[in-house]
Amino acid sequence: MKPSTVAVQSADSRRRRSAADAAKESFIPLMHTLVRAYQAFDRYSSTHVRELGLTPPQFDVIATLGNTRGMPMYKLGEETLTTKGTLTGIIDRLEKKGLVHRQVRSEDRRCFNVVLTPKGERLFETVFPAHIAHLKERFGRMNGRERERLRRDLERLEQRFA
Amino acid sequence: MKPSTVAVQSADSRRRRSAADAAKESFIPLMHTLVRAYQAFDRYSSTHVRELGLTPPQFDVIATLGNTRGMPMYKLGEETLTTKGTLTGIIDRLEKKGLVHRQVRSEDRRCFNVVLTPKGERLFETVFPAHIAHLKERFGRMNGRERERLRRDLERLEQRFA
DNA sequence: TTGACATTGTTCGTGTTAGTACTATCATTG
DNA sequence: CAATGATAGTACTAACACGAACAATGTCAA
Repeated sequence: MKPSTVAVQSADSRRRRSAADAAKESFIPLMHTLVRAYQAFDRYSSTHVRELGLTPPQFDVIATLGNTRGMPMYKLGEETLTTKGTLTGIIDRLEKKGLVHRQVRSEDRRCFNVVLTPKGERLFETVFPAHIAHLKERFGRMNGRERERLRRDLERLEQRFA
Repeated sequence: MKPSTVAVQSADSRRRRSAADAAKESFIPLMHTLVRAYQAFDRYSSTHVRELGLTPPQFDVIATLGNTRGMPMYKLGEETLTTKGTLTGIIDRLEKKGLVHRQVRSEDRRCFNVVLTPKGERLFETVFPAHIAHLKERFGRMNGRERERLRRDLERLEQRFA
């Protein structure tokens, strides 16, 4: 589940080699740090999820379906940012584990609702709070002002690429 | 190359539903924004890389090898943050495309240097600057102070998870 | 009503990922 | 020198990612 660095590291090292560039004036160190911060977070999070017996995409689906009456594939894909082709396989595997169920609806025979089975519900109720608590361990008592400033800055950064 | 959201979105929406929580006091909006910002950047970057005819990990390797005399697999793995098992396949495909070459060394017969072929060099020289320019389009004229502040904040965030 | 068009989900091909087990080689130490 | 352990790379598996092609179904206009 490693996210691609897309040569951020490499770009950075090339940059360092080029005496013509003042690194601080470049956007590359920022890119580099963004990637690193995300990777560190992602690794911390997904390691824990796997210890709970789910892959990260599977956890995403379980967490998204928790406390809902289910939803069709296309909506699940939007929520978890997963393409439909990929989602088919994820749901297949979750269904094989007995955690979700494809519930046919007669209104629109093109689609169906994906819902948690009772077993899936029980898993959600243990695994979801556990994971939030695990994340809170590291985020806990982060300075509120810094947190909000970082959030705003990241939001602006996102908008540059949206 | 989609990074996992690890239920950040879902966690956020659950949070919104819970009237007991003041969202601003939670770390979840920050997580959410970190993931979104990274994803937006990643999507922007990797779409362009694919248009250039390479997958993101392949671009990483080409960019890392550019302007070097080559390096062994283990070092290439460190630079691109790719595990060795994964790297074997990436190098296999790049070798099949005639872009890199496994250069045997006699000093240590356990390893060899991965080097760019002339064709790989030529590709590097067109593709790398093009990609940097593409990224610069969005990062360009970002306020220097904001950029450095964001970088520092992200660096601290990374250290929480390292 | 019917024909053009859009939507939903699956299938398929290629590529990436982590993890584990395995081989070959080097390095160290008794 | 030989046993032991470390290191470099490959082989294999299961899961995921994306895009394109596809079938089934729904929608809407002529």
